[in-house]
Amino acid sequence: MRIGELAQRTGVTTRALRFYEDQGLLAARRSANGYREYDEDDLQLVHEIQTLQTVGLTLEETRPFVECLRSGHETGDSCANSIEVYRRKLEEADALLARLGGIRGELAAKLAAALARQAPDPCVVPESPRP
Amino acid sequence: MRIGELAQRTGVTTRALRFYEDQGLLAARRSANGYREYDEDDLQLVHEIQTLQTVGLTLEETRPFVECLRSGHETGDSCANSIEVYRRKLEEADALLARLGGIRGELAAKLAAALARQAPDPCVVPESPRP
DNA sequence: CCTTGCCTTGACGTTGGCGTCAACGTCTAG
DNA sequence: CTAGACGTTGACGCCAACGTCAAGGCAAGG
Repeated sequence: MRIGELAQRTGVTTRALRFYEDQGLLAARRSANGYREYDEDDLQLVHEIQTLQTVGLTLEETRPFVECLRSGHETGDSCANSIEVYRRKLEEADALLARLGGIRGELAAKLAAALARQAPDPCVVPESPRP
Repeated sequence: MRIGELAQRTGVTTRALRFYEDQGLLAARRSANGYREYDEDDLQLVHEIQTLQTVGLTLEETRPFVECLRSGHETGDSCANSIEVYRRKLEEADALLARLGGIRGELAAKLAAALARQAPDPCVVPESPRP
């Protein structure tokens, strides 16, 4: 199939597909007129890339998975390098979750404090000068 | 004080301070020789920007706080616009936490599945053909 | 006078993942 | 023959928040 069909079947733009090729993730054969020619394996590769992107991997991080698939394995995560990426991303996610949780707490505290100053609690007023 | 001192006292680079000025967040007076001249209010402004950045606000989002301070309020979050930004960021943080939590779960599942395929559970082997 | 250190503006580089032209070749239907 | 749908490469644009030169002005000490 040509690039347009692959794009349609994956939901990835032709621009993205060419970009993947630039990055060495996708290797297209060329037909006589210079058009890129893809097969079902390429379709699977693109699907793999898409799936991994949705779980937060960068394109660069999908490389081990792609290479794993190209080296004949049935799934992209059948290789040690891919597993290692999983581990790293899991750690990253945990770190990010921790940081983000902390930030969320600080934000909530700041909001609460600002609201308290704006409209002080009508029951427990701190110190309002009474003339 | 001049830009170098402000940089030292805040831990922000001079480049960043000039950038803030470009963005209209910081307005420096100029001394006769063209050097930027800052006062203690500017110091507070920069501190406010720093604090807000650490809780995930973009520079653009700190603008209401800066304007609030410049309009005479004691704190940057004494104005409705600032409060509104707090609210938005809190929602963003919650949304991000939810998404990231989901992603983390998917990653963990993928890792577990890959490990299971790599070294299948020695107690509950699925189906290994016995010759 | 010369060096050293601080300051100025201006302009390009960085990171990721493409989007969006531009200018042109190729194939097919009418 | 031509219009239109597809394909090609190349190159710049985008977002955020600066980093990193470059090329030079200003002030003070020795």
